[in-house]
Amino acid sequence: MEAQKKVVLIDGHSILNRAFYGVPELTNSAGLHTNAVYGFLNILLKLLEEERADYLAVAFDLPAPTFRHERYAAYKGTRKPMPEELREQVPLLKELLGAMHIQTVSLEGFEADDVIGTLAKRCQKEGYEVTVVSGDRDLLQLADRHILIRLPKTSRGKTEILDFTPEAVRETYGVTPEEFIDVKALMGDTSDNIPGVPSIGEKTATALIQSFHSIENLKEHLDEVKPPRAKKALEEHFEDAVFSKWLATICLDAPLALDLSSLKLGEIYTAAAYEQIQRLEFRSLLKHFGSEVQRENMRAQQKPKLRLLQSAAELREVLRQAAEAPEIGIARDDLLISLCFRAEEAVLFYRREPEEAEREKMKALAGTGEGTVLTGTAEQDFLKALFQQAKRVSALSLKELIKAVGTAERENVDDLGVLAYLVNPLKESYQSEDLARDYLSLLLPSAKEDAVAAAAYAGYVVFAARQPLCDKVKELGMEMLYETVERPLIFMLAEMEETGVRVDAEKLKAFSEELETEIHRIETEIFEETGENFNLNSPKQLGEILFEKMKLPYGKKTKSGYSTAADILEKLAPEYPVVKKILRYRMLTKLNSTYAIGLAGFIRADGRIHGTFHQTITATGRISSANPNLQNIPIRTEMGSRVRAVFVPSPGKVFVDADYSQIELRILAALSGDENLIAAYRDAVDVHAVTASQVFHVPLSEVTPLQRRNAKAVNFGVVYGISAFGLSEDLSISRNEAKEYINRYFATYPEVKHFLDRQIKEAKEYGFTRTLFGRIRPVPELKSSNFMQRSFGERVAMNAPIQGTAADIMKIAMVKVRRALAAEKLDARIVLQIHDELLVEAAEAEAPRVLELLKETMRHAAELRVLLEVDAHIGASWLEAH
DNA sequence: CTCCCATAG
DNA sequence: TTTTGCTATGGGAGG
Repeated sequence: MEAQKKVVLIDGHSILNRAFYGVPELTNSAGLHTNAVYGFLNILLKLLEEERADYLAVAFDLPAPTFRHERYAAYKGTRKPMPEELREQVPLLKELLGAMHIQTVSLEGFEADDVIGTLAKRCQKEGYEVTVVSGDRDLLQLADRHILIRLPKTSRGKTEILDFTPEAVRETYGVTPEEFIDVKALMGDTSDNIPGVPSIGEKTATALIQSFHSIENLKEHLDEVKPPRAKKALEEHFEDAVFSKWLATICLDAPLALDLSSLKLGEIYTAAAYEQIQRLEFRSLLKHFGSEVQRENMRAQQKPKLRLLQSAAELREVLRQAAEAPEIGIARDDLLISLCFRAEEAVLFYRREPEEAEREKMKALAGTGEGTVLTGTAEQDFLKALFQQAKRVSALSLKELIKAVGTAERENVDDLGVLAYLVNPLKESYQSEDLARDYLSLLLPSAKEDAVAAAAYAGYVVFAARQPLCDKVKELGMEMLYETVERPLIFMLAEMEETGVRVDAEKLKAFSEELETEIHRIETEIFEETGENFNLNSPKQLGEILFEKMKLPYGKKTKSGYSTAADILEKLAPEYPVVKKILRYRMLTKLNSTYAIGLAGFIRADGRIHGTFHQTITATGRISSANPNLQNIPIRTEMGSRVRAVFVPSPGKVFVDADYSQIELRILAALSGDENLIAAYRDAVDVHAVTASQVFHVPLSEVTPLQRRNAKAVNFGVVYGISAFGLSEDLSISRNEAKEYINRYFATYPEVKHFLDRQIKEAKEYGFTRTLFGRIRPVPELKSSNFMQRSFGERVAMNAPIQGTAADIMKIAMVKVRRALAAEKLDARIVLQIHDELLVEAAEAEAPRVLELLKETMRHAAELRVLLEVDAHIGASWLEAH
């Protein structure tokens, strides 16, 4: 017997809706909202995988006044308009479906579920196996023999699908699919604008239909209806039930002129679809499509041959050729080095003996041959020679190569990750497959999918993408920023990482033990006072104990319970001593786990911590630090600052610490050109006090501490993109008072207001903000019609030029400091950068000169209308020097 | 893997 | 009318 043909019918609008609300905000770099299309496509692909459908259709509503629901909604005035972010995605989806050769069906005056009901019944009659997919439980009434209803659920990022056969409907709702309509008619459904009968809910409705099976029969036997309340409601509102049933009933015989054969599935993973996915920037889904499209696309893009080197002689020849080429590309991971100096081929050699699986994969990629392995100093020598002889080198993670090879600062190198970061700092990663996709229109396997292939092609990508990337950077006006700041900085960071910072392991151990004793003591006290032993680290358990068992007044609630955040607990602390102890417990455990124990694990054999400083992570241009994060070492509490005491210089050396004083506010003054604010900084000892004096119109000597505190909060607020609400929270004042402060501030410094407004306006116009040195930051949120998103975008637009300019200046300073130290042959190295602070380890005898040099270099890293001020100190630990 | 909470500038 | 200041990294709990 021939296998039964399978038809899949998808309720387009309901799935799109489900996806829209289930998938978090998502936009492509053009600012187009894409989350609903993304969610829809995920569900669709999952279905295609599971169903092996022969026919497939996606049904959409067609706006017409005869809509059952529309008419009722218009009458009631309740139908919510489709949000703009969703509306703009409907054509995107339809276009994509078209490209995938998937038929969309709609019929004027009918809703999608009518079309689906009609088609489902028709297919059932013709002996097909039908699957209906919807986000709307109303469709359950269609469940039948050979009609399966599937309801996808998007929870926690994963889509699960609930299947409903008629039996499953009965099990879940206690009624048959046909009776399901009648239950709905009685209980109503607010989300679907079905009114139902007042005071009849799910329980009563189900019970009634279980006894009477339909509302028509119910009417016949009204006098038998049990709960008097329900009986009364039905007597008075039976019309509602009839009307609701009409609304809820799906039409099964819509006049749909459609040949089933037109729904036949053809080629889904087409090149056109691939292009659309690319435009929508669905990276993960691209791979889904890639499997089909990949080979074809790669051929079109002339992916290079891969040549696995077999001998030292071959290697020498490659070196000779590389030296002659105008430029070379190089990429290195733990297994492979991939080199490229002409677009036709990438040459490879192993950095370690490959595992069997890796060897097999390589065979498939590059053909036969065992391949040669170059490890340790042999590899290093090769790379050294390569760097020495090549005319120009492009690389990914150039910093790692610099560290491996020991290259001095030079100009004929490029880091493609850094270039791509300048073009768009919001990207999640700048791996070779990302660059291939974005700059070569070439889809390559990711490191995650196929590590060997990704590493093998990486050299080619680096070689081929350099020109397009450099062009793009130039076009965006960041050539200078790259050449004078970012590229030299790579060498600076390499040196900083290699130098590391010394940490006294014994002192750290002693500190940890002290913390543990104190933690244990305070824990016991808390358990005594709460009368319960529980996991203090669990916000969930803590919330229950505090706010349920002990009935403390709670402030905020989070998704999973009561908020126990510090700002909430601090409000309770004065009145409840146990809360104070909990806060102290939190502080101590944080210090112990993250810093005392955490840092100890990073100390290497040389007694130093060599963290990683990332250059392509932050949206604004700042550097970030990881493994460990050395940019958030405690300082604000006394106990916490003791962590800084374990950061110490080597014997014979001292620390010189230098930090910019209020650099962001000074930048705000300089960029806005506000004469009043500039004057405030010109010779101010205490800027916040001067601000207070100007804002509140009082002599400087009469500024009260409260006025100063308020002025300081407004100063910071302005830098972050202030809102009256935020400031009122910060200062515990009313929103109107906060508004008043802000107004006074802007009245005092009108050019600041103009400057901030201009940042938003220009960001809206160009799609990005720009720092003084040309660094851009896209702000796609400004296009959102969601108030919260858009407000966020506005704050970002105000903050990014300021924070970003500060980051630029610090980077310039770092590059200059390094060169100046070298020029004077000083025995001193930068060991840490903490955004506006540099920590330098210097020979004790040279420390005064180093301090002078640091101060001068940092102060003159940029010449602004406001002088940059730098505080610097010498000390025997970081704590002392700061 | 996500949430909550902590740390820093 | 809506929301409720920016930028990061990391530990621990819990699903």
